[in-house]
Amino acid sequence: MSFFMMDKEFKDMVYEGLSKMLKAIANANRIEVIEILSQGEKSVEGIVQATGMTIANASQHLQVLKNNNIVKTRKDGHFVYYSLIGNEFLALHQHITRYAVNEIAELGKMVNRQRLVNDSQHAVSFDELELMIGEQNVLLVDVRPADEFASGHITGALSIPLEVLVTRLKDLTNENEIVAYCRGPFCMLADEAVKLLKENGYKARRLDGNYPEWKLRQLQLS
Amino acid sequence: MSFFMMDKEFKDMVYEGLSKMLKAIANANRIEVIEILSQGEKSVEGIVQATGMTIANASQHLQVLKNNNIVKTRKDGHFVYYSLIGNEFLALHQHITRYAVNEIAELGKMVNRQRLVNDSQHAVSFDELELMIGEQNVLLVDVRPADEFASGHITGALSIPLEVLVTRLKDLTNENEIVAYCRGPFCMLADEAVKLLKENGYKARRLDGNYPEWKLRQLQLS
DNA sequence: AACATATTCAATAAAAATATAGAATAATAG
DNA sequence: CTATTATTCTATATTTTTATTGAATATGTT
Repeated sequence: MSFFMMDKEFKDMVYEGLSKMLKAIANANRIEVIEILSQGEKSVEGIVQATGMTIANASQHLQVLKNNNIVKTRKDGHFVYYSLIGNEFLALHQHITRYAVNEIAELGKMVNRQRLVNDSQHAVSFDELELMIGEQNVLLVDVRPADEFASGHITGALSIPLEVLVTRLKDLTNENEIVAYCRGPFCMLADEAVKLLKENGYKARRLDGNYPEWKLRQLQLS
Repeated sequence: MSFFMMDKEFKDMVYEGLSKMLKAIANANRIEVIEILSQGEKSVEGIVQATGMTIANASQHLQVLKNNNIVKTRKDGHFVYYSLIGNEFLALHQHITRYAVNEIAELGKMVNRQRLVNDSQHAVSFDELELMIGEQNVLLVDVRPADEFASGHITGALSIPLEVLVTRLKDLTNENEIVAYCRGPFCMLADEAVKLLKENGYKARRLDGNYPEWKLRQLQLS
């Protein structure tokens, strides 16, 4: 007995706690919500629109995330706004998705196949981007919806949501290379944008990274 | 239709894949197995002994981990030996546990309370340890069971499993400070050892880290 | 070849997670 | 104060996960 017994009980409690936290993020709907919230805060209504879930179901999943300290809420008038609890969690989430894409063959293949279809294999790294910005021969385009751009974006980027890109083509110059970026590692908006741009004679590449990564990187730098 | 539809389906598939992987590690029994395997490979029998699970249940959980590319197997005679699939996963697992202890109040409190009980708050960092080793005024003790020591340990450490520490006290000199280490962040063996040593008039502290972390650190250095 | 041992498989019962629909709550506007 | 709107809560049916039991498989021993 004495301390071995206690140790056993303690360990069980700790493992229960850990698995409880992991269960909270081990659900496709909730992962989608987390991806959305990694762009910035959103109301329940906003999440429902972005995901297509029923409102009660979305609310229920948000409660699970809240009870497990993954998201926090802010109330304003009729609306309750949800956001990720902090950057520590965002960093963990990024690690999980990076691991999944790199190490789980099934998932990596899926993402690569999609990227091949979109014809934008040769992505630009953050370091390259900074060089290109220094030489001023790049046009950085944020192709996410306007509200996501509004709640945070890479400095110097131009907001052209994918839906309106076709109609805005005439405003773009042919001289500089265009670099498009969007959301998390599974977001294909930038790839679609690159495809469209290339078809119209522009020089375009995807950014190998996304807004949440950029945000974390800036925090680490400053 | 066109690409927005496809995007939606693609995303759903990716989120399903991610949640499938997370479900595999979102279970207290399987987390315990992962913790054990982060020390080195073990047979099914060995895992059963370490956890107290029934053999069929352990086997079933191991299948789940195997089907999700978290562990791999090696067959030798009657026995099937399980081990973690690679260091990428180990690093992710460490990130998850570190996050949980630091960011989930409930879990952090639990671990700290236990550490307080064990009277070994002032842990030695890896950097401190390297300094102390350089000055040769430290005795590094691995208090895990002998077989775990055998399958890998910090260079220069002495193996004294906690169970036999009382009987080996007479062999230890009083001159140097003793630093004890054990397994993952939830392992309290080192804390128990420090408590016991202090009660017997030795100068002793716990290492703020453990064998799996050391292994990863060495891999990153070399 | 017959047997013993370690592990996995298959079937089942129990427990937990999920989605849905409708009621309840809380905040605001008129 | 009442009506409206956004969100959460409650109850329920469905699906998924888990533990247990005993049978099946595979490997090595005599």
